[in-house]
Amino acid sequence: MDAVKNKPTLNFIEAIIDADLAEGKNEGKVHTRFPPEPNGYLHIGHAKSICLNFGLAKKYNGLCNLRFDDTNPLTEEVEYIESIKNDIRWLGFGWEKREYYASDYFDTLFDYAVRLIKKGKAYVCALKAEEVNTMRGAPDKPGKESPYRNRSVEENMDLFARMRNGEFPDGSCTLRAKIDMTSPNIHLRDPIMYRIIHASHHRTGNKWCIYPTYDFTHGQSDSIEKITHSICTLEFEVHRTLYDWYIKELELFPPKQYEFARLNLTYTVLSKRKLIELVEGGYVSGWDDPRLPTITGLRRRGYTPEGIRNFCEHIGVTKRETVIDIEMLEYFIRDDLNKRANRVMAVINPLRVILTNYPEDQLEEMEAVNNPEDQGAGTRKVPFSRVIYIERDDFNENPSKDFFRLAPGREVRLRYSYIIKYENVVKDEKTGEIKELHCSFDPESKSGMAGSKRKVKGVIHWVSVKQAISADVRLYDRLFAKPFPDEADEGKDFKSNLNPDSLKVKTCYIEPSVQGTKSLTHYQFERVGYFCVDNDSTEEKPVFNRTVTLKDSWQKKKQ
RNA sequence: UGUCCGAUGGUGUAACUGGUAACACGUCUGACUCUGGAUCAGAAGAGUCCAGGUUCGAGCCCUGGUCGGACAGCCA
Repeated sequence: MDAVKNKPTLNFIEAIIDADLAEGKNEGKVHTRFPPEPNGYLHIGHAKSICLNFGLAKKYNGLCNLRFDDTNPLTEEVEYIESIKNDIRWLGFGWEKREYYASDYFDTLFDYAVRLIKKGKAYVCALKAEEVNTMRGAPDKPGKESPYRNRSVEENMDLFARMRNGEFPDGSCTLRAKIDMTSPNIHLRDPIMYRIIHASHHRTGNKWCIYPTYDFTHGQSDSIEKITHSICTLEFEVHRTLYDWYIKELELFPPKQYEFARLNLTYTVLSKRKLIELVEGGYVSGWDDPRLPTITGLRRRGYTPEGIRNFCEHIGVTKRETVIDIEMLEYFIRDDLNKRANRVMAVINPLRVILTNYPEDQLEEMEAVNNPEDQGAGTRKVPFSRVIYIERDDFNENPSKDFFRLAPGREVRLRYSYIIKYENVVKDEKTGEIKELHCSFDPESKSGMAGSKRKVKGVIHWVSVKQAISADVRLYDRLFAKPFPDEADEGKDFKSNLNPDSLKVKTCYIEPSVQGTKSLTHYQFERVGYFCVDNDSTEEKPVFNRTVTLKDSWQKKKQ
C-alpha cells in the first residue's frame, strides 16, 4: 500500500528506460550525453537539458558525456567552450574524462561518407545553394532530383576527394545522401552531408576545408559514443528518420532518440538568437547581465545551483510545448536562499529617525540571529545609537487600520532592539517632504529584557546611521514587461516589450557586518529580499544585486 | 490535399496492464511569529479539446473531427 503510494512518478523518458532495462536492452546500461554547440552561452533552458541528461545517468548508474557539436567553424569559438564547461560544473555536474568533440570524429565521418558513396547512397552535387533549396520542394510539394544524382561511384569518389583537397571554392558543390526527393519528410530529400568551408576550425585548424553537417554528424557521434538514450528537443523529431537511415546504411550501433519540449518561461526570452540580439545590441550589459536567463547571468543575480536544479526537477519533462510561469523559478530560488542566506539589516529608502530620549553618545550592540532557519549560522552584533535610518515605507502619516508600522501615535518594534514611539515629524517647510522623525524609545523594551514581552504589531528593520556602510544596490526586476515578449505591437518585435524598470540602482545603508564579504555571497536583507555581492564591489563601495524580493503580502494587499 | 508531434484546474506535472481526477506553483482564508518572511491549517478552482463507439465502467482503448506546434539553412 505504502509502496504504491510512495512510488515516484516517472517522466516519459524514465518510463522508457525502465522498460528498456526490464527487457535487458543495452546490457542494462544507460548512457546519455549533453551536446551543446560552442557558439553561445548556456541558459536556463540548457539547464533543463543538463539536469535531465546528467540526472538520468546518475539515477540509473550510467554515464553522461559532454560533447561539443562543433561542426561549423564559422560560428564556433573556444571562448564558449570554457564558459559552457564552467556553467555545467557550477550547476553541479561532471563528465570526468568524457569530454568529446564532434570534430574528434571528422576522420571517421569522412570514412562513413566514403562508404555511402561506394554503396551508391551518396553523390557530389554541383547545384548552387539556391537551386538545391528550390528543387527540394516544399512541405506539401515533392522535390526534384538533382541532375548530378546519378553520377558513377568512381566520379563521386574522385569529386569528393577533390572537395577535400580544396580544389573547389565554398558553395560550389556538396556531398548529398541519395534518399528520396519525394519523401513527405523533407529531411529525407537528399540531405547535404558535407559542404565546403575554407575556414580554420578551433580544434582541427586547417586540416579540413569540408565539414560535415549537423545532420550527418549528430547521430553517428552518438553511435560512436555508444549513447543508449539520445535525448534532444522537439524540433529534431523530424530528423530522427534521417539519423536512423544513416545508422542503418552504415550498420552502426543504433542509439535511440527521444525528444522533449524545451523550456519556455514567462517574462523572458530563451532563444539563442534573441539573447545575442540583446547582448550585441547593448540592451543588457553582457552575457552575465543579471537580468538575462543565462546561467552566468543567473549566477551573478544570486541564483544557486540547488535552486535551479530543484526548479528543473519540478517542471517535469514532456512533449507538450508549454510556458512556465517565472514565479515558479522565483519560488525555488526563495526556497533555497531562505535556508542558506544569512540575514542582515539594510535600508534602501532611508528616513532618518532621532530617538530623542536616547543619550547622544551612547552606543549599544544588539544581538541578532543570522538565520532563523539554520541555528548553526549563529548570531552577530549590530550597532545601535541615537540616530537611525528606517525605511520610508515603514512610516505613514495617514495610515489605514491594517497598516502595522510606524505612524502618529503608534509604536513599533525595531528588530532585535527597542520599541519606539512616534513623537513628531519634521518636514521641509517649502515642499512638505518629510525630513526626519522624532521618536522616543522604551528603555525596558530591549529584545531579551523582561519588558520586551510587550506585544507590538509591527516590527521594522533599521540601521545605525553612524556605523552604517553605504553600498550600491542594483534592484533587478523582470527583463520584459509582458509575460509573452513576442506578443509585440504591429511592426515591432520583442525588444519593444523590454521592461524599462528592469534595473534601478540605489544607494543603501547596511549594517557593518557585511563589510568585506566575497562576491557572490548571499544575504537576505530582512523584510526586503535576497541580495548577493556583485563582483563590481570594491572596499569603498560594495555592490549588491537583488536576486529576488521576499514574498510581500502587504505589498500585494495595497495593490 | 503533405509528414510528424501534442491537447488534463490560472500555470506546470501526475493518475500502475481501463475503476470514477492527484501534487506543485499561483490565488484566497485563518493560526503563529521580534522578518506583513518562514512555518502550519484550510478553501476555491478542471470532470480531462469535440463527437461518436467499445465496456458494468474511459483522461487512458477505437473511429472521425477541431485546435496548436514542428519541418522547405550548404545553422545546430
